[in-house]
Amino acid sequence: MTPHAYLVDDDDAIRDSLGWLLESRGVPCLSYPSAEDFLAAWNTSLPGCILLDIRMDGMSGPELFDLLCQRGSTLPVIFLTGHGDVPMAVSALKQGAFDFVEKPCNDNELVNRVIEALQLDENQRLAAADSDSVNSLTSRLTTREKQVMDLVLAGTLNKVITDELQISMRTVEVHRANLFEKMGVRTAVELAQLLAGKR
Amino acid sequence: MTPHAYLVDDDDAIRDSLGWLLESRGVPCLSYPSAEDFLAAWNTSLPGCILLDIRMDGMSGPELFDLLCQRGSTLPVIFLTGHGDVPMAVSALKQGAFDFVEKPCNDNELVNRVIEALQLDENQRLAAADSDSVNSLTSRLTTREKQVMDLVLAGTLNKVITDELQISMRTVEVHRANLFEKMGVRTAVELAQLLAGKR
DNA sequence: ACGAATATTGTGGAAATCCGTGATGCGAAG
DNA sequence: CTTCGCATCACGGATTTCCACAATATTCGT
Repeated sequence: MTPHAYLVDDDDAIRDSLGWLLESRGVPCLSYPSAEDFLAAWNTSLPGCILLDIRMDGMSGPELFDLLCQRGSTLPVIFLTGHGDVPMAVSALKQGAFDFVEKPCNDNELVNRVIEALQLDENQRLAAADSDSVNSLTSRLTTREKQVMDLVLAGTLNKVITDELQISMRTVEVHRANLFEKMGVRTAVELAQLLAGKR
Repeated sequence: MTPHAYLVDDDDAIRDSLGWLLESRGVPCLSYPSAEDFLAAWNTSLPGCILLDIRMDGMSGPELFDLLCQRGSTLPVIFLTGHGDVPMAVSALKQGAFDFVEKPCNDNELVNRVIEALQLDENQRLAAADSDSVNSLTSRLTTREKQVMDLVLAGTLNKVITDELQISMRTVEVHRANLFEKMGVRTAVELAQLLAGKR
């Protein structure tokens, strides 16, 4: 799936005009006439960003935003509104909305915001992919290997690990070598770098 | 210096009432009748948070905020305004303001925000102190030691470092031991953990 | 010019790690 | 019941790291 701008607005005219504007600038769009419609089509792997109207029949923009956040969405959200007030904008941004713009707005700026949002989403997905790849590596470790890894990561000498886990030197070495193999590293330092920050 | 809420507002009545409110809740306050006054008193090590009016004679709240950011301030800023509009709030928050509230506002909520902001500042300062202590350690390393450290951190074996830096095995060992000593670690893994994320 | 800090190297030994080969016991899956 | 993955361990040797003792060269500031 290529990244899209997802337009969620119950006003046909707005969806059409925004869609045309964005498409004309090379940003693929998909339109949804209600929060419910978008929610039905949504899943965590959908890349892109959302242009979300505040006032809509049925579920409101902020309600959809909350729901998506709860369900683990990281999709950047640009709120669009004709009747926004300051507390609403503040609360949306503090909850992590990407932007909050009042209609009518400058077309150029809006497109720029959308492009920034798409860029942000891509970066987030790349970072998440890194993190996932690390997790998928660690998930292949056996219990013992994880225990040994933790101690190795703490800078513990093998001889101490021996005492700690009550197993022989050789066994520690075997686990160590196996987990290095599985994690795709050659030294303990590389392992530490690989897991720096994560976990 | 203990953390304070710094009230920057050109309205005497507001400063007094806010000051009284916060002091009564155990939050120490200092008042400044203008952005310029605060700026004159400010330095990076001032802990706390700022309650900043938007409209003031002379330098405006946002102008002061920009200036402080430029000068490396990390002080959380809570904007206060009687005449805020949405774009102003959005721009302030996107630039990193902690909050943006309209006057008049709920006293309890405001105090809570101030306390959150103070907490944030403290956390930021603790994190910065960690980072500083690491930097002060690395700054004591000689050029050679830093070079060796970089290679050690890359998981390079001493024998390879020998080739890389065109120096003997023994010299590498000496530098390695010296930098471990200076960094206060016993193993390469500990060093990697210490510098995890930083630098 | 002199001393301090830094960079460099050697010898030689102790300690720790790395690794191949081979083997046993156990529990889960087939 | 048999196979397979996992954990366990031993022997023995290669490699690497760690360290004390000792020494020379370079640079830099007083």
